[in-house]
Amino acid sequence: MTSASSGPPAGPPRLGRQPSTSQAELSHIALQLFIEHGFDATTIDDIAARAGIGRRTFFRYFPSKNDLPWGDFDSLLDRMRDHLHSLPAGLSLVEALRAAVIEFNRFPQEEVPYHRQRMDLLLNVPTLVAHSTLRYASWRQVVAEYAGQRLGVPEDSLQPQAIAWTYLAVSLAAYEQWLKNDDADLIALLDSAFELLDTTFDPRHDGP
Amino acid sequence: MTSASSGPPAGPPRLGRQPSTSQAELSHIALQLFIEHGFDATTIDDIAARAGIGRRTFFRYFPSKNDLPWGDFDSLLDRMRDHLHSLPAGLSLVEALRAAVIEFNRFPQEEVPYHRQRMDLLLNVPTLVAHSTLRYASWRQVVAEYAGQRLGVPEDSLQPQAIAWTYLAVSLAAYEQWLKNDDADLIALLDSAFELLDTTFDPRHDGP
DNA sequence: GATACTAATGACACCGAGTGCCGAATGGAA
DNA sequence: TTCCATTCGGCACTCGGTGTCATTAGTATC
Repeated sequence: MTSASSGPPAGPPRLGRQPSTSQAELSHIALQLFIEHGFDATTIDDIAARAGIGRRTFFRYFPSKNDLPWGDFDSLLDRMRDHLHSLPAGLSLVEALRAAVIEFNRFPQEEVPYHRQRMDLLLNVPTLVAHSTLRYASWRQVVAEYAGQRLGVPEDSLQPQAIAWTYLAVSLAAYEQWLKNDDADLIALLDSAFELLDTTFDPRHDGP
Repeated sequence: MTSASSGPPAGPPRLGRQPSTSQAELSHIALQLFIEHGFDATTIDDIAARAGIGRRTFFRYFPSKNDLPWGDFDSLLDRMRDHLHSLPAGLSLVEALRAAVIEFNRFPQEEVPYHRQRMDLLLNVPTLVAHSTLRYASWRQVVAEYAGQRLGVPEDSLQPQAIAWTYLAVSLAAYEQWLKNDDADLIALLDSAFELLDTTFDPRHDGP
């Protein structure tokens, strides 16, 4: 629904009328409006008008207003899935996941401010906070798949699911800190969050 | 909004017109309808009609349709907060949290089927899955408060937040398993989920 | 018992998100 | 030019949620 990395697939030479806009463009326009006037104060009509399309047409590009800030998330997921499976077999499961999750959240310097604004919306606007849960589910699915495979157990059993949930949890905790501090480094925060996971639940470490 | 354990406060003798229903009653009626016809197929009008109140009146008892299955969650949170602070100081932080979370999810035998149906909706109906995130935030807040206190750091700093997120994550993983299996024991599942947390992130344990 | 006050109710109108339907517009292919 | 595929956009509708306000049902006061 949100996937398909752009660029013509070069297969069938394109039939029928051309689309008058794109997911990426709408997402971009909407993000601007959200930042300018707030998420709730921005209506679909506003976005459609700004994009020069009809309201009805908007819903052919995005299934809901809530999906706008996510843009094309599915292709990011594909990248993470690939990355996971390309990791050296020498890594333990937790090492592999840690590496992949950190890699997943690495963005080119110039995209960082953009990414920050998106995440600011996603983690602070209640409607979006709620809706994002559904996207996180796909993310967890990728992690659980890999964990299940590595552990040799069904991906929907307790351990892979718990692991997937936990990595999501830790990532979100790191993101929250990142957003609270203008010049914080996301990667460093993720790293120390994963570190905490080890020390906090290390049975040798018995207090406080 | 959803708090206040029932029973007349016995203070001022009650003034003005009597409420014609209650949160608990509406929640109960709604749950029945949700199970019978599905969440999405049940409209507010259906619920209001069944309860014999006007549509407008419904929204004076619940802020949204999504809040119906939660009933009075805030008073449960109060209980957990109290329970946490009444735990013996000898327990380590992780031990205390583990105990409190498990206690939080212990229900009287006769309420279990009811609780199961509620959780089934909350974890399977997309709208509710999304909305529930907002309730989980309050739950995490309780955990983070306690953790921050125990660790002597601000409750909104990385470690308490990561811990709160993690306990939520593990609990949800256990709940998912519980719902998948008609005769599973929630407490046992929670317990082994927490166990997994220890073993998975135990630095001594280096594979697979 | 009449009156004043308080609080809950419910009707009405309104908004915005999202959907089904269908004819019109726009492109490539034959 | 004709045919066909695909997108567009208008219209009407449903549903969740909110603001407003008169009405109803109680309690307290005189």
